Amino acid sequence: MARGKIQIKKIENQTNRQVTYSKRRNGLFKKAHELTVLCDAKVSIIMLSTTHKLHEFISPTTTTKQLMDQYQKALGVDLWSSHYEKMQEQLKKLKEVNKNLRREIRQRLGEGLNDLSFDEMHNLTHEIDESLRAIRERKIKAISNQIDTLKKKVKSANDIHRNLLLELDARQEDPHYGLVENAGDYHSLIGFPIGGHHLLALFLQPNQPSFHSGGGSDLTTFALLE
Amino acid sequence: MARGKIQIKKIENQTNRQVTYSKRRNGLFKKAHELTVLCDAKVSIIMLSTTHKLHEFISPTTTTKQLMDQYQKALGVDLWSSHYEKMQEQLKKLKEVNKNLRREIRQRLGEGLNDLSFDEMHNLTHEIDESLRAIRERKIKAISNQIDTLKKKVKSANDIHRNLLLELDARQEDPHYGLVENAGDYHSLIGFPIGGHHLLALFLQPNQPSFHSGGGSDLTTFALLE
DNA sequence: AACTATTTATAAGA
DNA sequence: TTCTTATAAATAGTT
Repeated sequence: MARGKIQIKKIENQTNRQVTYSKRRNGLFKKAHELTVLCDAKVSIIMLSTTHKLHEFISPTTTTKQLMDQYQKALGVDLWSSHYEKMQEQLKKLKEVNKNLRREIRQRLGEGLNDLSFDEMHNLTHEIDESLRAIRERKIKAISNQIDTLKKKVKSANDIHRNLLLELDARQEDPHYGLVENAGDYHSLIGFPIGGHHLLALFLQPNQPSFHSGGGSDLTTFALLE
Repeated sequence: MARGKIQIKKIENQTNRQVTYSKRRNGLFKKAHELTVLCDAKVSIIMLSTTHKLHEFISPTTTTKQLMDQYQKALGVDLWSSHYEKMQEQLKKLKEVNKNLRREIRQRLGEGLNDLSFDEMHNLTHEIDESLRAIRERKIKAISNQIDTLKKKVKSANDIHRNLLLELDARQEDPHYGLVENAGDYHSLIGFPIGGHHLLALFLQPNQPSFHSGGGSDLTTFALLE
């Protein structure tokens, strides 16, 4: 627009093009700034040159993000929807799974049974009975393990006791016999036999009535262990 | 820039401002277009007027989203990360919740009990027993409702039957007595009494042994209802 | 929306 | 890149 009119078509001379780009970019930004001030408008310009250099203008009264959000809102589109879609879908699936899990638990707790058929209720009770059986089995096993451990401790304690007696005898026969060094071990074990014995007795009892009454108190005595 | 220089400051006259906005916007877009062609650049302009009208220019060689993505990439920022963060968090929470729900169900099924203490196992059995009780109660109630319904139907059928007999008597006394019109109703109900009676008998039976054996077959007879 | 006097932008050259 | 400057283009104020 000066020193000769030009055609609006790509400038083939690379240097020339870059110069023009730079000049006109400044011109554009200046105009944008004037517009911002004169008309109290918000303007965002993003430019990418052939050399992949990026330049930006943004009205001082706003931010690029703000303007983009308004742009999307005004156009009723979400340019980033593709970014969200996967997440949204995942979220939806998880919520569904969550809902189902909660329902299952509620039903196992005996709530929300209204929409279950008789057959389903029947299966549910059956399943829960099975579960209860499994859990009780597991408890029994746990007790039995505990008992085995205690038995061993008792046996060990008895062994030590017996050794002490033997040593005592030996000392009575020979007053110069040395003192036993592992007496401390005995004391560290002495606390167990009573508890172990008690437990064993409990275990050998027949199943408590509560097993069938639904009271589920067949393990209250376990507090003795703690 | 013509007919007198102007100061670059907000135009207070609203009409004037809008006219200038329109004129200069066209000018800006024209310049942007020229730049696009002359320099083979990509330009995006988004403008928002004081009246909240939105205008956009985008180089024909690209799209707004494309350019925005390139903008973000070039600046090494993600303007929309804040949008994601919330979702990410929500997603994480849901996953955690689901994990816990699954664990609870597994434990109620008698699996994954290794990390439960005796007390916890005890509580679990107690809870499940309670649930079982609730579900059985619910089943009983459902049966009883069913029975009430059937009883009513039986009663209704009996009434109709009685009426038929009365009408028959009447006809025998008076052969000209008109035919009964609701005989069809009788047939539609005749199927029920047997089932109803059978059910009633089941209900009045004491609880089956399976109730305690864990077999959970105390409702197998319900198939008769379907 | 059109006109046009004037300002502003800028192409080409240095 | 920046400066210069002749000239094209944009536009403020008016109709």
